[in-house]
Amino acid sequence: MSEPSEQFESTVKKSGYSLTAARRTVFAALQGEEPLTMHELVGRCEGIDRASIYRTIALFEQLGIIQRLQMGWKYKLELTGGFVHHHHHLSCVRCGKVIPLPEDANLEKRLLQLAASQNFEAQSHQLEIRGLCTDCRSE
Amino acid sequence: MSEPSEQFESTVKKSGYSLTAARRTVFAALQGEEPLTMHELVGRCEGIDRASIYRTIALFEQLGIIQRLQMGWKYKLELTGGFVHHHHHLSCVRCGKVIPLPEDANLEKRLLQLAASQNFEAQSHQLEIRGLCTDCRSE
DNA sequence: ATACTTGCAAATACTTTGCACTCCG
DNA sequence: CGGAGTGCAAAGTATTTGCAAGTAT
Repeated sequence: MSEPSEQFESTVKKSGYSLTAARRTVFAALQGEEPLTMHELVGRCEGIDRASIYRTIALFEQLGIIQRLQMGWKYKLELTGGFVHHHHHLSCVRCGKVIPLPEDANLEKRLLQLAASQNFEAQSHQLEIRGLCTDCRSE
Repeated sequence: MSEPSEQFESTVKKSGYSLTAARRTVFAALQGEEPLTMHELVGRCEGIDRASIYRTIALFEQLGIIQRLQMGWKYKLELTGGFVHHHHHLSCVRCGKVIPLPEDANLEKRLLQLAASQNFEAQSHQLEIRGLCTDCRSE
């Protein structure tokens, strides 16, 4: 049960939903390292209707299988948990560049504590720091 | 120069943009305590075209006057900096509730350090922890 | 003056819905 | 089989753009 796909299947079933071709396809499309925009995801799910992808995304997010990352004004989708390693980013308000931050275990721990202190069960989180990147600062 | 509106005016001018009725109106509309959705903002800017509001929002965000807050799937807009006090939140993926987190000075400091370590000039940031709230956990 | 801004209207992009048909369990 | 899930097409929303007219400095 350590295979990503098995974990995925059991998560879906356990929640009472069926395993369908569309859901498997969307899951597979998200396997890559990079978070995808909705547009890219649709492109990688040939034969599956946009509407179904939206519905699937909504379900996956509810089940904690994927999460939305805010990248400036837009969002991207990526798998959560054991599937990808998690990180945060800096996003330049001027040129739109997105710079990943090195992982910081202390920070992560602190966030979990904060959530727990409110009796909240954290599934995922995201941090975005906006400002000016090196290039844009010097202009 | 401590008046919010004066700070606003000097920020806009200093950057080489003109002070127009539309920009003043949008700024004024954001004065309340609550972050606004685009829809609400448009509603409070009677007489100003939606397109201009979008353009103004883009400019204000660039200038660091406002910031977008992600509230689950949607976003809201609020003034940054000295105008409002800043906080983070927990957002329930099931019922959509949003719970504010108590401010944590250490956390804030850490974030600034992280940005600085990448030679990035942080203007604002936002943290969202997603998961299940107390009520939804027990169901 | 004149370069920056806006309003308007229309084009795009993004997301959601209703419904009949199909597939999973 | 029977309900959950999908494709299709169309309706909604949200956001962006081109351009002529208006305005701040």
